[in-house]
Amino acid sequence: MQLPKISRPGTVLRERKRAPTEAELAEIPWLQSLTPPERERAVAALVVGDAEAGDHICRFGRPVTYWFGLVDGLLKMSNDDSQGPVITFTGVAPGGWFGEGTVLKHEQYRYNITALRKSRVAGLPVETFDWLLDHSIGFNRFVMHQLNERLGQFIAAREIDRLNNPDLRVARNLAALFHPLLSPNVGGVLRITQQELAYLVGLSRQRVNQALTTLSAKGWIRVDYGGLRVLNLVALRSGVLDDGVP
DNA sequence: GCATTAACACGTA
DNA sequence: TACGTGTTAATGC
Repeated sequence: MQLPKISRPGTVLRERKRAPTEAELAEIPWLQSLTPPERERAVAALVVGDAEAGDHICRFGRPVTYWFGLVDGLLKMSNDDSQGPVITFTGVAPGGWFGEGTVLKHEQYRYNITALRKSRVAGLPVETFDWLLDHSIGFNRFVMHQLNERLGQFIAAREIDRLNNPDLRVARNLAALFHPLLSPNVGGVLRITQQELAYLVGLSRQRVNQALTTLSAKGWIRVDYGGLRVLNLVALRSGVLDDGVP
């Protein structure tokens, strides 16, 4: 399987950061949990960067500088590929924030985050993250919920890894991508090409196309040009497919 | 048997 | 035009 080319060696926020616009701030869910003075401090520190497909948002082993969020686009979180093949752990959809575990411990990033398509990424500097953690109850509540949900996500991921049915793997990965709390802005429609989904799930594009046809026939999703619509999130998350045994 | 790569025609932005 | 989709054929585990 071919992976997206890495177009630049550095990271997006290090090289091309700028101040966020009002429209971009509106896409950051936890800002609404802050008091006006807390929000003011957060907004002043927030930065935004534009990433092309294949660009790195953060790199394995680098010291932590930001807590990251996705404003627009699609990201994937994967392992360090220097010792073996790339393993994608999860996708990040717009509105999702990640890396809080690393930021909390002031350690090095333990994953690579790369853009699967042209994306806009927001970053909150570690110092501001720490300050909000010390001063804002609303922020603490958001981070706590985030951690709790991610714990559930990883438990579910172990189950998905053990599925040998490709159709179900696609279904469960789609459900994870649509997670309402970690990705609150996704809504019912997801703009993702079948090639991108293939990278995410770890299957070929052709097999993903076949899986989408199956899921579509079950009425769980509807396939559109350049994207798809989730019709039955519950079924994607926990539904079963009969194996066609007569 | 099943998934993968390669290759193709076709439709859409 | 460039890209995404849907399909088929050949190949490998």
